[in-house]
Amino acid sequence: MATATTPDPTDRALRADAQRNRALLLECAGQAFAEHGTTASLEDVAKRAGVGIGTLYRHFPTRDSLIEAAYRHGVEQLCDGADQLLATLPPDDALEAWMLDFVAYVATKRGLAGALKLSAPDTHAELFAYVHERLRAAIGSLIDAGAAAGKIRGDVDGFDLIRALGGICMVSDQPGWQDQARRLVSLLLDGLRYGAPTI
Amino acid sequence: MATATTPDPTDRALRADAQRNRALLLECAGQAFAEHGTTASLEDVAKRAGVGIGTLYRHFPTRDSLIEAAYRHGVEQLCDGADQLLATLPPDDALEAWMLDFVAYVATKRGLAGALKLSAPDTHAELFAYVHERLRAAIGSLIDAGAAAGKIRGDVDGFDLIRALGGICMVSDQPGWQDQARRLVSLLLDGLRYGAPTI
DNA sequence: AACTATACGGAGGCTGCCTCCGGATAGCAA
DNA sequence: TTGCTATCCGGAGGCAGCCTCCGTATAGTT
Repeated sequence: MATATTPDPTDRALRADAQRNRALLLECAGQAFAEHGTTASLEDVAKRAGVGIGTLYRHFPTRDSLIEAAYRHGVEQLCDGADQLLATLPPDDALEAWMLDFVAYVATKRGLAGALKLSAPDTHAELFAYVHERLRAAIGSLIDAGAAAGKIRGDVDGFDLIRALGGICMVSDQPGWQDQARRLVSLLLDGLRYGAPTI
Repeated sequence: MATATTPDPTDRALRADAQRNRALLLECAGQAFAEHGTTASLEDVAKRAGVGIGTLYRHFPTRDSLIEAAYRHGVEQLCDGADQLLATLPPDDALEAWMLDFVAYVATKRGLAGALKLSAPDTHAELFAYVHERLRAAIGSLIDAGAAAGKIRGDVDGFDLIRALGGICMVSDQPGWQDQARRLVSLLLDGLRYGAPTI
């Protein structure tokens, strides 16, 4: 049968150069969107990545597909960072650092998710479910590590914390919000340390 | 002094043709944004209005300024409609009709406010305050009339109702949402009628 | 009827979008 | 290593939409 000799090309691994270019484009798209919003010039994104405009369109046929991929990529970087933090810091400090990373990420990427919802409200349910799950898993592992080490209490739901962080980010259009956010995060942290088993 | 002979031209009345064109542009921009979202072609808006592109740009120097004006204009139409409804219907029916109008408006203009917040989060505080106030006043007059006629209870805060309507509109991306919204509105209405003085 | 401040229209220059196809190259087989 | 080819790249080119600029038209006034 034809399907045996010509397997579905959609799930074939990309050639090495294609993978490289794809990753480069995602990185540069993230920068461009952070600087100019989601209307940033795609030709500029291609130029930053040192790649032809045709290459960009082959990987991401529409602006939305690039925005979505950049958003997903950013969330993945953020969540992958949790493991690295856990490997280099005491668990409660790792949690604090990650929460600050979260706030910083939302501040720069503010609007990516909003732009997607605007352009096609119901097409991205899978994406948002995925993001939700990744965030929950990342903060979950940080909380568990902290609880196992007796540094923070273990009776906290990860996604409640995410929501609290979201609230903290709401202030991110006022001047000096970074300091405010830092204070709020460390306040949250104190709340988590209080009531830890060692006390 | 110079200021006496050349008064600030910003608050001078527009010439009749300019007023006409401005109103036409707002109307057509509303349609275009409803059909194609806030990225609709401005040249198309001008064409619909039977006006040159230069005229559009003279009245609304940026896309944002046109979006903002169209949004404001739509809210004003909606709120002005409250008086007309009160003049032609019993007050409780007028309230119900207005609530349905509100839902319909949000459904078509969904995204106008969102687009403004995205492009410049903190530049539109005055606009949102104004809209808030207009809505509060409109629904307030409907509630008061209903209460005065003994048709509905008088102990309801208008903006609570607005918020409830906003919640009803959240479902507006599912198929068949209009019927659902209608049912929810009439449910709200029954709640308002219940406990009216005549019962 | 004449005058002028005000407003109009749309050509034109420019930027960004997206497609298309000739040329390059990664990966593989011999 | 060499050669082969499926895969991928680049960017020219056609087109749409953005925005400005200035010659022309007209509302309102005297």
